Amino acid sequence: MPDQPAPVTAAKTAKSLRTRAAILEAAQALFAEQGYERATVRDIAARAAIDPAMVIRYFGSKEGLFTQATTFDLKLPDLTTIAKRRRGAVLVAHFLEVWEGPLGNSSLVSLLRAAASSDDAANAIRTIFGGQVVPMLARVVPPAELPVRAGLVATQIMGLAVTRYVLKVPPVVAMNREQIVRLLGPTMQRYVGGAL
Amino acid sequence: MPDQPAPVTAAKTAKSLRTRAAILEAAQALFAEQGYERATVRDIAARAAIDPAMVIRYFGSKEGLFTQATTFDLKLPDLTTIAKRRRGAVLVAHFLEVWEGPLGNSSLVSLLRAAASSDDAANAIRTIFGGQVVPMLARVVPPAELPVRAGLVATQIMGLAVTRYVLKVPPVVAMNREQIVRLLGPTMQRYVGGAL
DNA sequence: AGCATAAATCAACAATTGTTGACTTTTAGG
DNA sequence: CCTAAAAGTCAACAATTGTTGATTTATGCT
Repeated sequence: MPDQPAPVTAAKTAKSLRTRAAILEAAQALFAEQGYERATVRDIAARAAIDPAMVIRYFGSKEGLFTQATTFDLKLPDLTTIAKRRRGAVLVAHFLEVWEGPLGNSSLVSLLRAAASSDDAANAIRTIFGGQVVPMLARVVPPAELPVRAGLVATQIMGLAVTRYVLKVPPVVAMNREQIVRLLGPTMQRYVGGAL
Repeated sequence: MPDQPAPVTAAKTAKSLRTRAAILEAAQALFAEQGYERATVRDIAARAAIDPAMVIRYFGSKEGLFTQATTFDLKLPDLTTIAKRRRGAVLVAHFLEVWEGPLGNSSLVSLLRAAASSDDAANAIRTIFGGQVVPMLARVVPPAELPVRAGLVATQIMGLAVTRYVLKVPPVVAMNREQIVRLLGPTMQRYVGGAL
C-alpha cells in the first residue's frame, strides 16, 4: 500500500521524465518572464500542456518547483589562468554568456525577478555569490580586499542584468555583447584587480 | 445628488488629509519592503490603522495607489556647476542621498521591486531615466555619446541599488556612504565623462 | 495478452485577493 | 443646536490562488 503523498522523488517511466522536464522548462521561462508571484501554477501547467495537479505531484509545491527551477552553476572561469589585463573583459563576457547563452539558462533572471519580493530568492542569490563568485575572486585578490571587491563586482554585474533583462533600459538593451564587454570591461578590471 | 463612485479626487476635511497621507506612507513602506504583489491592500490598511475600503475610496484601486505612491523627483544636480573631476563622486553621493535620505523617500526601491514583475513599474523607471537622468547628462556629454553613457550610469546606479537594498549582498550593505562614494565614484566618473 | 503500478485527469476545496455597497459615525457651517 | 455631507466601518461579493483526493487512462513487465 503505497501511501506517500510526498512529491514524486524519482521518475519511474521514460515519458514521465519528459513531462517533468517540460514543467521545469515552462517554469523557468515563466518565472523569468513574470517573477514568482505572477507566474501561476496554472499558467506553468498550461505552457507545459499538462494538468496543474502534475506540478504539485512532481515538485510538491510551487516553492519546491521554484527552488528546482532556479538552481544552476555559473561555471566561472579560473582567473589564475587568464592574463591579468584581460580578467575584467573575460568576466563580463562570461556573465553575458551565462545569461544569454545558447543553453537559454535564464534562471538567474528568474531569481533576480523573484528576489524582488521573496527573501528566499534573495538569499539564493547571496548564496550563489558567496559560493561561486567570492571563491573565484579569492584566488586572485588579497583576502583583506576580498569582500569589498566581490561586492563591487556584484554591483556592476547585477546592475547590467537588471537594466538589460528586467528594466530593459533602451540603450543597455541596444548594446551588443562586444560593446558591453568593451565598455564594462575596464570597470570590472578595476574591481577585480585595479587600484581602489 | 453626488453619485460619483470614482476615487475621492480632493480631500475635504483636515483629518482626511492625515489618513490619506497615512495610507500613502504605509503603501510606500510596504511596497518597498515586499513589492507590488505581496503588499496587500489589507496589510497597507492595517499599517495605516484604517479600513481596507478606505484605500480604494481614496485611490480608486491598488494600482492607483501604487502609481501615486511611487511618483517622485530625483532632484538631480546641474552637473555644469560642478567641477569636472568631482562629477562622478557627486552623482553617487546624490543617489545615496535620494535612497537613504532623511525624507525616507524609498519609492525608488518600491519601483525597483515592483518592476521585477510589472511592466508598468519597469516602464515608470524607464521614464524616470529618460526624463531626469538623460536630460541631466545631456548638458555635459556630446549628443552622440549620450545614450551609451546614460545606459552605463544606469547599470552602475541600479546595480548599487539592487545589491544594497534588494538583494542585500553583505559586503555592499556593510559599506558606509563615504566608502561607496570613494569606490564607485571613479566608475561613475568614467561613465559621465571619462574615456570610453 | 493481462495485470499491477505509475501517470494523468477532473472537479472541488479552503484561503486569500481586490473591490463594492449599505450602513453608521463624525464633522463643519448656518 | 441641527442637519447635510463627508469620513469611516462592516460584512459580503466574485475571482483567483495553491493544493488535494478520487477516478480514469496509459505504461511496462512477465
